[in-house]
Amino acid sequence: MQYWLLKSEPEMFGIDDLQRRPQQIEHWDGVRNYQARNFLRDQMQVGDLAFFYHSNCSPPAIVGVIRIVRAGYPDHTAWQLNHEHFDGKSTPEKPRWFMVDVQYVRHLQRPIALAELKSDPRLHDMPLLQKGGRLSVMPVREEHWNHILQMEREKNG
DNA sequence: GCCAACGTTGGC
DNA sequence: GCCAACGTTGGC
Repeated sequence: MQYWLLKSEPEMFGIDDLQRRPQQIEHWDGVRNYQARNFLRDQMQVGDLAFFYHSNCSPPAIVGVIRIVRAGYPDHTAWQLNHEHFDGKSTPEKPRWFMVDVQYVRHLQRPIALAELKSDPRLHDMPLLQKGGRLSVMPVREEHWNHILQMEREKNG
């Protein structure tokens, strides 16, 4: 069982959108970075949990918990000609990009903003907070996961 | 293989 | 809107 952090821009697809999907399940498509692809394709397992992170918004924050309900499989949006994530180098015969299916679990009781994560010394070595931590899919160590859930409970508002 | 140009991410 | 920090592309 591993933990993850998945980024999405809430204006494109936020946690509320996931909550409204049928069975609260959606495929996590559009990842077009090889390192992130490798995590999706090779490491994510059904039952893994992930933080849903809202990026490119104000404030950027962890807003909820989601669960992996289908392991990596080819991202078919890559070969849909008019799709915004189209990539001609990926084909059904030789898929280049992969995705997983995720299911809504819950919102955090309060969003935990990037600034708060940065201010906590116990989280300093999270990949999210490193220079150049732009990956949209990254692993979260168990102690970081637990500590963030602890932060959720400690303050209110 | 090198590296300059270019495109993207994403915080601020 | 700005721009730092990437990653990718393609000429050589």
